[in-house]
Amino acid sequence: MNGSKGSNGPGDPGGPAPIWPPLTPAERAVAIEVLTNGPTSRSEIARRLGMSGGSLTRLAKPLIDSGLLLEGLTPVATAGQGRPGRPLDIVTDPWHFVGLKITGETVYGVVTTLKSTVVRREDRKLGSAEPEAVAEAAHSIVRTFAEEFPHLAGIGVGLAGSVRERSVAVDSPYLGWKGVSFAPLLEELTGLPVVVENDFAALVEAETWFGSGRGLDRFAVLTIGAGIGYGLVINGEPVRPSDGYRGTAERWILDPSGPLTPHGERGSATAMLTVQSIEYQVRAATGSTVRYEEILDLARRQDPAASRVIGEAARALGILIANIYNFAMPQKILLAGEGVGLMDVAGSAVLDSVDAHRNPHSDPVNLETKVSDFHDWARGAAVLAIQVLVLGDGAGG
Amino acid sequence: MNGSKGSNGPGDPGGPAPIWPPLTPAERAVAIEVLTNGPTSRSEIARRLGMSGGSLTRLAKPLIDSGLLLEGLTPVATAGQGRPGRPLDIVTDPWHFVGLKITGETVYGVVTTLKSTVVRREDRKLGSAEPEAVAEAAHSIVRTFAEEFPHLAGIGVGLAGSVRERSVAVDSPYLGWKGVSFAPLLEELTGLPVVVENDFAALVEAETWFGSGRGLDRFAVLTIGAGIGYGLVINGEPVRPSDGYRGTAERWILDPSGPLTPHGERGSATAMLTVQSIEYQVRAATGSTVRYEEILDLARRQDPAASRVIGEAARALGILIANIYNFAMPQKILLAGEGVGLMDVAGSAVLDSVDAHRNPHSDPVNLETKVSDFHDWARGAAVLAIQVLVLGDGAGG
DNA sequence: GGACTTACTTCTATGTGGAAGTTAATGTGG
DNA sequence: CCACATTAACTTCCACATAGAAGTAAGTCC
Repeated sequence: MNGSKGSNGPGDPGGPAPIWPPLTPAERAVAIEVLTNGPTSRSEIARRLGMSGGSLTRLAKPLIDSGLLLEGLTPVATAGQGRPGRPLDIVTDPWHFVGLKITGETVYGVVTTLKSTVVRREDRKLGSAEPEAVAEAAHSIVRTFAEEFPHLAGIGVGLAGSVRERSVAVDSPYLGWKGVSFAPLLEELTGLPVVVENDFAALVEAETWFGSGRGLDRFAVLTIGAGIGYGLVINGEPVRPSDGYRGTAERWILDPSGPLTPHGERGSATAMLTVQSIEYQVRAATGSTVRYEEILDLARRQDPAASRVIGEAARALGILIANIYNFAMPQKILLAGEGVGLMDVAGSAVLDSVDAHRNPHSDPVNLETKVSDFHDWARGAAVLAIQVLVLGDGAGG
Repeated sequence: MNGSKGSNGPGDPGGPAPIWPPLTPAERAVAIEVLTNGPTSRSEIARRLGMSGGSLTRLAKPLIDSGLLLEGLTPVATAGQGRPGRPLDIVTDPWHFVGLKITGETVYGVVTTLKSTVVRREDRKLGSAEPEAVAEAAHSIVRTFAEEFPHLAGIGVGLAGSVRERSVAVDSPYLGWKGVSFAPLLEELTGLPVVVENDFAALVEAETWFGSGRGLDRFAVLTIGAGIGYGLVINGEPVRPSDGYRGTAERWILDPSGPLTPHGERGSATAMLTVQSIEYQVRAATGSTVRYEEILDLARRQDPAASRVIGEAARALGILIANIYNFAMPQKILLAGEGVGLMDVAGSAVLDSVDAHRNPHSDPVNLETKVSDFHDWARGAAVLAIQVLVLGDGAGG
């Protein structure tokens, strides 16, 4: 309920009120630069934003005066000679943000600072996936958070499936939702602004602002879990696929003679790489049900069936990564999700496969792996709330 | 020798002199907009460039005064009501540009206007691929052109292989060149500024400025000929692969059980799609040597061997196009080169294959096919000369 | 201590967006 | 047929943000 700050009821015109005072685009760019990159000197900010030093003096002044930025006392440690710069840092107090990841069984929640650092976690098992039941579980989490963090600025909600206007879950297969206006529902209960988004889109935004994609021109994200997610970020802007991140990978055939599983077409990324598909393949081969983590363990210990399945998956993943490099030409690929444990066991096989399908003359592969659990997805949703509340209304799509 | 305009000898500091008077970036943007899009009203230009109408009044004035732009006499035909716009057009006189495409056997040449319209063609067979012999053949073509077009502004040269600083052919396998400084050589002979570039890169630039890629955010080019070329253009800027367009496709495995040919790995794009590979496959199957165009004819008439080879190629091409769509997400793919006759014969098979490997939910395929001969490659090189001379020195690269 | 380097500030010329006004067409009602 | 509203292109003018130059500050290097 957190009534103290419940100023943004549902249906407010112009979207959630920003937590920052009204800023010009240039001022906002400076603030976001500091927010996403940590304490930075004026000259460094000017360089990154492609502005003149003079402009930064002017832009920083009102931001410091209004209490949004803070000028560091100790000069920043400089590499060489010259006058050291004075770092500017952003004031994160008093705000905190809530991120929620909704699966069919559980609502995962986190509290983060403005800089997206997770400071608290909390889950609720779901008895039912009905929107009202989910909203009540979410509300319960938020109530618990609000006791400890009275200044909650907003809530980000991530879920699988397509979402419209950061508000309506148009089609969420795992939850069985179709056209559920979840944001108003939760705003009504909590009195806080709520942003709903596809969970993968939220993770991509989080990595673009605060993670591996910071400052890159071209950046790709590939997640492996219950499904495969692929996203491309160009100049800080995610390229939104027209279908809103719906099961694209089911037709990415990586090996025409690959395994046939209940998920996706024969030899597709979905059929070869998702957690379920790998578990299915081992079950089909051995007759016994083994969980994903155990399969990785078995493969590590050279178990024949597990090794074969994991080896094929590694080769397929290499092809997939090589395709991304060949055609999207990103400067970096981030590999995330629950299913990237594969890289620990068969990382070198994956890299060999990448190299076998890439041009030998081009730059080395820049691949980053980040194992992520459901709380990381929740953090992604929190970042979306941060973006919307920091930018004001019109934060993209 | 066309000595009348031979003011830019080799080694001039600051690169070739622009043919336009010194312009501010905004003025240049306006001029280029008119150059690449044809006669356009001020308000339309403002909309496209994201500027205010007021700015366009200011920017257009000096451009018209200096004689670079011309205000149309007849108002542009407007759709609805309101005051009709006055079209601005660019003055192309008196300049012409030369584009040369160099293969191992022949130098292909074209003359174009500033708007890249081809107005003249001319070839020279090569006795030898030695740089001096090639330069002499090129010089001979330019001399012929100069008789008819006295105001040649510059020469663009396109060749396969990697090129440095738009001047030095670092490595050109078909010509057997390594580290040949061809631009100075030809500048010395002709007295004209010379821009050397990888032929594919030049074609991509041409399509970005004057062709299918105009005004698109994300645009991909795929060429099929003696080799496979792939390029991605983002916001009008080609993404330059770190290897400078060297045989990337030899490891793009489209069908692991595909044919093995002398070119590229088994089932690779090179092995399945290039003109040579298709000719090789038919030769291997039938024992007789048949040329590419005849193979297409045979396939059209249901000849078994030709149909099989072309059918497999069509399926492979569909996979390749689907990959590009899936991972680079361009708004349009342009298919060009000598080997796109495949689309005439097996276009529907290609499209079926594309659809089979793409997400059924996403936007329909936006594919454009443009059969191109060597003169089209020469035109691409001419566009590069236009770009460099229009932008002045620092035109990328 | 002086040369040097880099960060930051101050000042000014300039390019830009936006508001308000003008012009040239179409559409509408008497 | 003519007055008047409407629409959209274009012009004029002003407030203002920006780049760039010049100056000052705060360190390192020799």
